[in-house]
Amino acid sequence: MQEFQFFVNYFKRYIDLTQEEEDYLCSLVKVVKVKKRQYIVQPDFVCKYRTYVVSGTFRAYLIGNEGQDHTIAFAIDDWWISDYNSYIFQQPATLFVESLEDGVIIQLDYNAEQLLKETNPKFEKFFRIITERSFAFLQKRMLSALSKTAEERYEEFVEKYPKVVQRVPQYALASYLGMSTEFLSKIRNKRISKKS
Amino acid sequence: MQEFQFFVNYFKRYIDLTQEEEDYLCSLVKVVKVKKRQYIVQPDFVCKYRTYVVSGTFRAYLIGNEGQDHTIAFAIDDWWISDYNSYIFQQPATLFVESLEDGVIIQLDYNAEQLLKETNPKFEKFFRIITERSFAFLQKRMLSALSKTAEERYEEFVEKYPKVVQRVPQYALASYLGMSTEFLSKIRNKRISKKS
DNA sequence: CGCGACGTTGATTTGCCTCAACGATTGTGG
DNA sequence: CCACAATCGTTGAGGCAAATCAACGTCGCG
Repeated sequence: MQEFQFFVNYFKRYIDLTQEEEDYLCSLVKVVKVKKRQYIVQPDFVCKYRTYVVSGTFRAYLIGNEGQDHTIAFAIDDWWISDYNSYIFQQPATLFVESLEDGVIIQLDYNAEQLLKETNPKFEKFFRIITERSFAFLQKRMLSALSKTAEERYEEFVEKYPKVVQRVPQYALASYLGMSTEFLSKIRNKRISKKS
Repeated sequence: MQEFQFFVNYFKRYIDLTQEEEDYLCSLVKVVKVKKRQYIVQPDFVCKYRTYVVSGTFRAYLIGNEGQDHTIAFAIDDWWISDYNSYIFQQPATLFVESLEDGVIIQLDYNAEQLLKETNPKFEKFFRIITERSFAFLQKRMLSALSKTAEERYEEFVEKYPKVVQRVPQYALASYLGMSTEFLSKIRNKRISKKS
């Protein structure tokens, strides 16, 4: 059960937990193995879990009217991922969340999360903090989308998340950055030849 | 002090408050009058307040490298606004938050907010909920930016926020929607002639 | 009244997309 | 273990949505 170590440590970055609290938390979640190309969230079904990635690579995306997909989030080891619009409001999902390689996740049930928050303010605090941080992150991304060119957005992403770049397919990254796969390919080539 | 009524009612949408808690909350905030073109947040200064808009119109924006401004948020009556990246982490701001007309706001000091959350889990819950909702909102906006054309984004905004459209200048709306003022002007004209 | 801020309109340009064809790599069944 | 298909990435030609540039109308305000 060493998967729980990573999971619990994530909580401990923002709140203190007693041994009992740790145990209680772990008793409420479940460890799940997922294979490549498996979906952990699908449109029209309510997203029941907030999921923590122990190992693996995931991608949340939407399929647009013309059939193109738009990636809203990635997650690798030690990140969280879900369709939050579906999870928070317990409404049918609009996103797919897909596994891009074999992995292990820990899933926290919606009702269990409510229970945690109601019975112990520490958890209320924890979720407040991680939501704040997600919000701040997304706001920065929104500003990038508004103010930068495709090439600048790519450079920024490579700088910030080199590990993610290596682990996700090119088309997924392109759709995250808001450009076509062809254009991303051209940007990468230009960069390679630029590098002395 | 009827400004406090709106303010307190906002909290009561998500949490219950006793009379004492209401009074305590109100004792920690201050009511401020602002004039048109006044800045309540400026780059390089740490954003000390989370601000609730009693009445007025506000806009949070960034100035890009080439001098164009990019609007990240609007706020009118009964909304909140701040540079959250600055407020949450208590780091120097990167945004301007500007008043677009005379108005009245209620400001909650960062330290007061921490105090509220530490002493009463209800407030922890309140800020968790409003942050979740902001996050969900921003995620939808991000998906719009990724998947829709300029015209579709405008249509969507008019539908969702007709009041905001009437109260903010055109250039601000254009920069919020990620297009030039000239292009927004052309879209509007097309719409007017389309309407039977 | 006159100036500056805001919005409009048309001409031109461009960043990025679409389409199409072609390598490279991976995975799968015989 | 190989053959073949499917998936993924590359490259070039052409096109379009939206930006930029420039000039002008209009309104509110000092």
